[in-house]
Amino acid sequence: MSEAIRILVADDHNVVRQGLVALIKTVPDMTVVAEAADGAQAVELFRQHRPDVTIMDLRLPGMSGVDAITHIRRDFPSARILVLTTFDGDENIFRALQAGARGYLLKDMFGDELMEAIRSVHAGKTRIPAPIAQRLAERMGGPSLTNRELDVLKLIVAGKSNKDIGAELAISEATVKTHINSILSKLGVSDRTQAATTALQRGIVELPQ
Amino acid sequence: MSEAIRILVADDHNVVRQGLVALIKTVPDMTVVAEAADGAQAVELFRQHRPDVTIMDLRLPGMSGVDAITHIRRDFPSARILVLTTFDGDENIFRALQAGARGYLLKDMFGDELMEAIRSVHAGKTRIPAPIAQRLAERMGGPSLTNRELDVLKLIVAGKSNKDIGAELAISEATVKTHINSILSKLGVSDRTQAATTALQRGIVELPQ
DNA sequence: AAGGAAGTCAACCTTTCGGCCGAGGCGAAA
DNA sequence: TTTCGCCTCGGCCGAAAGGTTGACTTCCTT
Repeated sequence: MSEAIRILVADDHNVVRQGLVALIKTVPDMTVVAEAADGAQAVELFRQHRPDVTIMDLRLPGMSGVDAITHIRRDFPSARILVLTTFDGDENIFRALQAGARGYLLKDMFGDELMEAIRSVHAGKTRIPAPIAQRLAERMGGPSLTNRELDVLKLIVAGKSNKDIGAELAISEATVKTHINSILSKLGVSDRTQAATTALQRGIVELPQ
Repeated sequence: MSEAIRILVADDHNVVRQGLVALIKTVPDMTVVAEAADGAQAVELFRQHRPDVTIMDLRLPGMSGVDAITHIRRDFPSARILVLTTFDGDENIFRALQAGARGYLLKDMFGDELMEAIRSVHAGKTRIPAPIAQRLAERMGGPSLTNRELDVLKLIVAGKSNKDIGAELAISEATVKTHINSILSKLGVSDRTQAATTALQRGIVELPQ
């Protein structure tokens, strides 16, 4: 029999992470070599331990999960990272895979499915459940927002008026309206409130706190 | 030594719930007697097993965690329920404690803190961390929305226009505007988009899916 | 060099929204 | 019974938002 799969677990919810570790401990051929509670720690601990597989939540304080994946994969292109999160917004899925994640799992899956996914990723395969792949496909077709449009969208979600947005971004209100027009048509909605809620649903922006 | 504390765990995220169970298994004087993946199941399993302490997430499919708590406490007023969730919106905290929860913990707490909280609740005490109590106090001061205002607020979050809301609730657009006026002043915001985002932040309404 | 995407701004117009007023009905509580 | 909160509706008004079209600049890619 080969050696145990060495695992790094990154999740900011301590009790969840500890539970995950306890669950993995029940499997003979897997070992948790380190636990991270935020993104920076995940990067540092990966560097120290070079785990075979990294299980990473996307919502991490400080450096986000996506940023952590990017950093790790930049230094260690062969890193095998498995995203385990509750968010299934297409934007989150896209960014995580874009950053180099090898799998994207939701936390409603069962423990044995997780173990199977860990083995798959360890073996060099990718692991993306059909419903997740479906959402990814949907996002592929649609247009993507420009950086400036994202700036405006964030301020819309923050509840700012067009005038406020213009002041904050140092552009005229006319320009703000132009961007909002693009945003509405790209998101397929007809007003700013719909833009805000669908952006939150799709994981394009996050709600503060 | 007294008998082990008998625990029911209700959480729809299977891998998280199983992890939690694995974590509790490492403690000698606690036993998980049942696991529920949704609210109705939690109620049914409580009835069957009468656990000493119930650990419940608030976001459950079908019957919500709050509804499950209400049902359980109606039939078993002495039930000791500990909410373990990620949401710290004041409205969620309020509703859970209103429904009869004895404690409200966030998932970023550590395993040993959870065990201590379980013992506290089992001993008949309540367990509400200071930051949580703080949020609860904030909500206490403010005015609360009426049922009708909640109806309107949900449709605002759904991205409906005043005209659509009127049609859906079978009231005139003028009435809708009256309700929205109340909502804006009660939430302390100045437009519908802010109303939507702050309602989501505070846990007054949920984002579909 | 030419093309396209992105960002900027302006003018115009219609619709919607939000603020502010008043008012009636209805049911529960004092 | 009277009072109060909730729900209902109307009108008026100004402000904000959204639709449309066109134009100019920069930068990147072809």
